Amino acid sequence: MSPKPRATDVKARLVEAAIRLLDESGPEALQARKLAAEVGVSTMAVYTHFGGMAALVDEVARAGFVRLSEWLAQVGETDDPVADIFSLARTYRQAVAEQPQLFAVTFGQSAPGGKRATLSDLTTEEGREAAQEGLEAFAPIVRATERAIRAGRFRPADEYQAAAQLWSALHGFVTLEASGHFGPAEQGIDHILLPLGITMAVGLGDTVDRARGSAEAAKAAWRARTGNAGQGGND
Amino acid sequence: MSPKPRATDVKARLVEAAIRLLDESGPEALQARKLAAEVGVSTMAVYTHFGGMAALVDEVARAGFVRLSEWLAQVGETDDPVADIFSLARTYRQAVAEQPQLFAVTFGQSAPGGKRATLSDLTTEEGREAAQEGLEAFAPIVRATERAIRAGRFRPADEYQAAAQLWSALHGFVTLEASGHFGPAEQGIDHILLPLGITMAVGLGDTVDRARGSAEAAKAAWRARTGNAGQGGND
DNA sequence: ACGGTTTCATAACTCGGTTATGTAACCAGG
DNA sequence: CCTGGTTACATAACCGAGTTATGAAACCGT
Repeated sequence: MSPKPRATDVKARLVEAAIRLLDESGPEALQARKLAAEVGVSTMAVYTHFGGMAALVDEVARAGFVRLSEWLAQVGETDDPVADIFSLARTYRQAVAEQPQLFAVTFGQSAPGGKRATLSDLTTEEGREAAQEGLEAFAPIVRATERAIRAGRFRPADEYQAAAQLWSALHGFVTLEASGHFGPAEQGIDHILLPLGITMAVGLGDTVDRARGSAEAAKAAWRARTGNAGQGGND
Repeated sequence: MSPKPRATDVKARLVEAAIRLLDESGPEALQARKLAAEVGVSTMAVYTHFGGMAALVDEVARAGFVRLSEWLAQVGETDDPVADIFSLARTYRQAVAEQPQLFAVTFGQSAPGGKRATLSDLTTEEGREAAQEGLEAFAPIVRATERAIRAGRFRPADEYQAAAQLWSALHGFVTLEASGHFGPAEQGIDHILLPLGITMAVGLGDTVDRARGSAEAAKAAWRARTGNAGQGGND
């Protein structure tokens, strides 16, 4: 059970190969034979290390959560918590935009052959673990929300509940956008995501003007971070 | 092209069997041999009528969308458009809760590849006309939003954009709840969905008190419709 | 060094989507 | 009514992908 950090860690390399092939070639590339060939082993490695493809895909999904956590953790905290929330939203969306296949697996939308259960599969241990790591990715949103409440930008409220609302709105936008419902990237951000963020901020207690200001501040910070003007391109 | 309403309409019966088996036994029941056996034909019927399992699954996904439209269309319009939005939200959630497997397929299959018209065109003037047909499920939300704007409950705004925000928030909540992130049904509704609705309404221009009142009105109407007190049970 | 365990290769097995082929039913037109 | 073509299937085979059976080599504690 103790995963030894060997130089030739086949287990980790299988997951890495899965994520890479997933982004390169789509979900149909998530095959035991392909992954084994990629790593240079036989398909048996999949079964000694994971017990089957399902568990390997679960591991990929978990890796997606971890990666999302890392993205969000990179968003620093400024003295404007509402702007930080906008930055987290942009980052959340950007992560999904850069690795749509990975997060499709993570969010359970798509699976190779459509064979794995996605919704209402909470009775499995893997599902619960994934949910737990979802909470970890969720933490930065909770902290920013708490700071917004403390700063008087949001009305006094349970920070988890308020953050869950923000997370729902953000996740919904990202999911629908990834499904192609909101058109080109820049359009979806400007027409839906930013107004949605302002709506949420105002609804949670902020003023329209201050919310707009924070949205602008986050946009400027984003431009500075990404380095280009338009930041519309996904890659 | 003309689908004859034959007594032995194998095509329709295959889709029906797929939806039924999907809800009963999960996604793994979506197999050509199982469906054929269920209907009492050979697997060839799948290929003469659909061309393959993928197209049949597409048909199932489309059926889910239609079913969602029917659910939402059943929500009547009252003189309180914001309460109607709350009712639509409860209904949307209820539909997914009752057939999670079906909607997992529906939401997973709405691919950008399919040129089915979606929200993408709604934020541009020219695309709206053409997109109207493909958005039947979304239409009631847009109409309620428009009425809320007209009634002065929401600030003047593009009703499609505002509705897209509401849809994002709602869809995000439903998706995350179905993934098990929000605990038991009643808890998720009271702790997240209702506050989220109030947040959105207030953010779009409503007052806190009136939004709360509309939420209560929708809750009362829901109790009356479903007939039981708690309405927490999913079935 | 040695017995047990782990890791993996080879190859066979199974299941499920798909295709090849044939046939019976239906449907023109003569 | 007969006939040729098309459609809707059944039967059975094919094939790819997950899985398993088996065995060997490497690793490991004693």
